[in-house]
Amino acid sequence: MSESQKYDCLKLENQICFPLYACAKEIVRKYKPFLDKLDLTYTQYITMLILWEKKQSNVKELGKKLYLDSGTLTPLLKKLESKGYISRQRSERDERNLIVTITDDGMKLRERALEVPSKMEKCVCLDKEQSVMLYKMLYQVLDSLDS
Amino acid sequence: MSESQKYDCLKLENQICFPLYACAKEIVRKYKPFLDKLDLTYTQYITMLILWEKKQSNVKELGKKLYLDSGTLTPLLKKLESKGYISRQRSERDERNLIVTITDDGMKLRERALEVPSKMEKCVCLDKEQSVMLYKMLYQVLDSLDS
DNA sequence: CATAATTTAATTGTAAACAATTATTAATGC
DNA sequence: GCATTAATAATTGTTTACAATTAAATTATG
Repeated sequence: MSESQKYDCLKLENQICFPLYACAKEIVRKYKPFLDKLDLTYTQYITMLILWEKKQSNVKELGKKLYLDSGTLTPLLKKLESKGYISRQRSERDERNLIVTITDDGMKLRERALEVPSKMEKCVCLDKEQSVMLYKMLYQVLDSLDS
Repeated sequence: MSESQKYDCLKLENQICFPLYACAKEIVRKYKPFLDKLDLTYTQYITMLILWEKKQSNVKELGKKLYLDSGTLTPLLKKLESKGYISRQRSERDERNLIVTITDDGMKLRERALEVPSKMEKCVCLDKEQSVMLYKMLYQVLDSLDS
């Protein structure tokens, strides 16, 4: 085998992970101007997505849904609390649990966030069929990584 | 329109970006045990991928290929230099340019890195056809984001 | 019941990531 | 030739991310 062939697997262009990594990063960057208007970062935004639906959660549940650990979530939630979008209090039933509850101000933000997904869709040029396929494959990979 | 429908676009499960973001993060995490053996982080690894092929580059070129800016690369390259895998020196022809050159120790690492891609393939359960499709779609998105 | 094991968040330390700014060098226009 | 503009890295400040550890509360076990 020639030298070039031997090392082909180490070429950046032959990596499936790299475009995934770069794509994720670039999309998060695209979000920035839209999220700046809401005074949210991307990670804060996806945390709010859950809370807009559920109103209440805790660190463990948020971590499971968002694939984040307490080292990331603890400071992030303190930040959201300081912005007045959520409140943090210990569960009375089990003091280990930190209950995260969305505030009225947090709920108000939802209305303004409505435009974000459509604005972002315009940046990501994929037709409906492709989106569905990409979505399925990504969750398939995510599931296979879990096990 | 019912309240639930109005806000459907803000559900985490309806976001295409989220699985992308989570997937990228989890894959990078999967790399860790393999890259630990090489004393590399993921970002350092993809930088080395380029240098194993090209032997020499500069901050601007690396940044373009890796979608990273000097704020990320400068400390990263200093780190790689301190590990002895690369050398950093200014171009004589144009003092603004920082020339990054792989060292002998850096090249030696390539041999040990050969096993990484195959090890990773086993973690990411996608057949050949799916990989190709995913690859194409990701680069399509990446291209559409550039413009 | 008392101790051990488990669960849950928080903390600590390191690296990544980027926006905005700064410093230096090179190229361009007049 | 000199001033202006552009290009290139580096720096600064904030947030993200995670591994490893710690602290506290709860549950399980002998």
